[in-house]
Amino acid sequence: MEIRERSFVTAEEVAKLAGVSRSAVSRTFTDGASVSPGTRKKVLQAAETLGYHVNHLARGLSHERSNIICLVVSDVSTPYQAQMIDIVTKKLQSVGKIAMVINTIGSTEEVAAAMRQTVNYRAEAVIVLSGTPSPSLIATCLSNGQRVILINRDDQLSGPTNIVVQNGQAGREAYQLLKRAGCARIAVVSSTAGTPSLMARETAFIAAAREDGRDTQVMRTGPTGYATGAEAARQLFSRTSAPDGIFCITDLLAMGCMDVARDEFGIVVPDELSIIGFDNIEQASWIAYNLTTFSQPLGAIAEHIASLLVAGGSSAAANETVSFHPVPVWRRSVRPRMPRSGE
Amino acid sequence: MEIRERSFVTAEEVAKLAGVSRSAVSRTFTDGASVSPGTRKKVLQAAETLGYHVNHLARGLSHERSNIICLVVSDVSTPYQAQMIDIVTKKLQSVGKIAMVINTIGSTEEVAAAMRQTVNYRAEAVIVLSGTPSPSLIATCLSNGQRVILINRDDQLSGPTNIVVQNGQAGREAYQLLKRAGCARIAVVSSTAGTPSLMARETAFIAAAREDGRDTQVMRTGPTGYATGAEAARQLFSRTSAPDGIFCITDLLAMGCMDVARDEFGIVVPDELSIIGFDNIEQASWIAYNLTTFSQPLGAIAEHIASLLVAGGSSAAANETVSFHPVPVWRRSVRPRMPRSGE
DNA sequence: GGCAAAATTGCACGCGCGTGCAAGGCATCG
DNA sequence: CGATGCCTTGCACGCGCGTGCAATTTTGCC
Repeated sequence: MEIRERSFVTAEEVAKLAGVSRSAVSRTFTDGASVSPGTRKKVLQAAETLGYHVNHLARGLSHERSNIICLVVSDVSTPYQAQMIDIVTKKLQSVGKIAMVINTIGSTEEVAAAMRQTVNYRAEAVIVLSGTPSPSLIATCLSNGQRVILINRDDQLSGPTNIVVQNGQAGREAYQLLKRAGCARIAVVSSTAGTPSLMARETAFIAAAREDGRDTQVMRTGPTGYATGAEAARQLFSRTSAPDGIFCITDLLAMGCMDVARDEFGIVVPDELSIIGFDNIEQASWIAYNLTTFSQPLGAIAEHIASLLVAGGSSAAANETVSFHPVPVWRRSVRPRMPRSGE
Repeated sequence: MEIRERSFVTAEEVAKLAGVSRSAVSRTFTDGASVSPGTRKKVLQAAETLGYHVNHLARGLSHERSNIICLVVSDVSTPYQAQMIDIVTKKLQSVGKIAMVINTIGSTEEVAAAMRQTVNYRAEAVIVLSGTPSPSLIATCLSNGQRVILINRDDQLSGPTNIVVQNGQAGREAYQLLKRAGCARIAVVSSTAGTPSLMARETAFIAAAREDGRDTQVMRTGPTGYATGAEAARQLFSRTSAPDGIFCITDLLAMGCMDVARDEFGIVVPDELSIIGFDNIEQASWIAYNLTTFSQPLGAIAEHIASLLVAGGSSAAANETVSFHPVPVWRRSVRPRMPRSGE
């Protein structure tokens, strides 16, 4: 296997070696094309010895299908996002697509430039996992005839397919869990991010509490992460009426919250404090946390994405919204049902 | 902004609207080409109203530079890998490249198929963050004239650029840290993964201990993750001589280890057990762990990768190995220097 | 064996773009 | 004013591939 300085093998060279026309080579590597078994074999062998690989750039040039799927992401290092990327990229590969990742960080201009790449490479579809790109940027993709799939966003755009999880339902369920645990002083730890899906969890939780005649303290001290949860706990437990039941709209928030409650205030979980998270990231199952939380059905979501892509861009499916149920994951951060106050 | 069903705007259409030749359009969007300010302006305006975007597929077809960089990754959901992906993708974007991610999971065949994509899309370079693809697959990329950058691997291949961190040095340093903390019964928690960089940490640590006249217990009960660390701790602390100083070759291992030691054996860190990790993942700074560890200079590594890529494929730089120093990060999981045994 | 139908093959074109080359326009200088 | 040089522009070609169309070969059938 000699190392040649100059680039790649072309179909022409393979054809010459195999003693056939270049069309034959092309057809050999095209599904559903008509080649006799004989030439096919000759071509494959020549390709093997030469180290030929079809140039997908050239193929996509005329054939419209680049097979490239753009993943628009932010906070890649976050456990939830990382898991999402992991699952989606695997799934895409298994159906013969390939993922390009666009990391939407930085100024609005940078994000716009990054989003432009999406159409520069004629991506078959754009999957938006990030809240960052503005609706107008997404509209740009749409107006270029690209397929857009929005995950857990809430833009009221016509065109993209929306995939959401029932955040509201989970928020209400979280309240019921805390109520059954006998919690009397309820709080919700949210963030200043203000993503629709995050807001839905928060507001549904608060609404459920209000309907039940209870007030809820709300903390919103920063972005959605461990540090914000920690800060929220510091403020919550410095007050006179510290909560005994907290719903954190994210696992990371819950973990920051728990750590501070335990380490800085000596609070015992779940005896003195029940706490619920959201996302079921891997750390939630760690012994130190053992966090009761809600699991997003990432596998099913990825499956659905794949089915959308292989089905092709039939306009029938466009502009539809599919929603999935987050399922509660029981662990030990919520006190078992307490019949103490004969309520 | 009307939604047109049919695909994308071409340079030809822009040219017609602007009243210039297609070449002028092309030159307008090509750096260093010669266009008069007048035509440039006309072209830009026409492009704007039409929503024109250069087709990078076609551009890369002739120009050899696809601007695509393939990231070969496994265990994407792991904090270390996720952080790496985050930093690298950002850096690539900032120098005008774009990342394709290849998730090397599954059977050898699947991995091979995924790696083939690398050359199918004529990637400018392949960055391997994963231990999975065999050297022969990497050789395939090389023989196709692709640039390959190996991170923390140890394949003895001529051709790729290697980027490594001084794992051995860190391993020795870890031993010194534990020794100074007054640890007497030393253990190292490793994994069955057997990656060169992981092995280097382990063996250097053991060697340093041996040179100092000390024996080391070694645990290798599974892959590199939390569960393996937990299992290792269960075995270590069930024995008659439980360790009082542990070096875990990965932060995740250390966290599993700590949690089990504390929760199942009531051991107090760092009073009764000093523990050191490696990678400095975000969780290491969490209150529950406060883990002393080693930080890989990810920023510098990404910077170096970028510099390699923009410098172009000058053969001078090929087949070189660059190494970075992991720096110790002091936290509270190691007992402060104890002068108790007047050693 | 002869003929029609089916399968295979080669040719040529187009996908969208970058760029060398030559022609034309303009300014600068003698 | 004329000559010389530079800047700009258009033309045409090639990048590697898929594919319709027509020519050719093979197959199937009587």
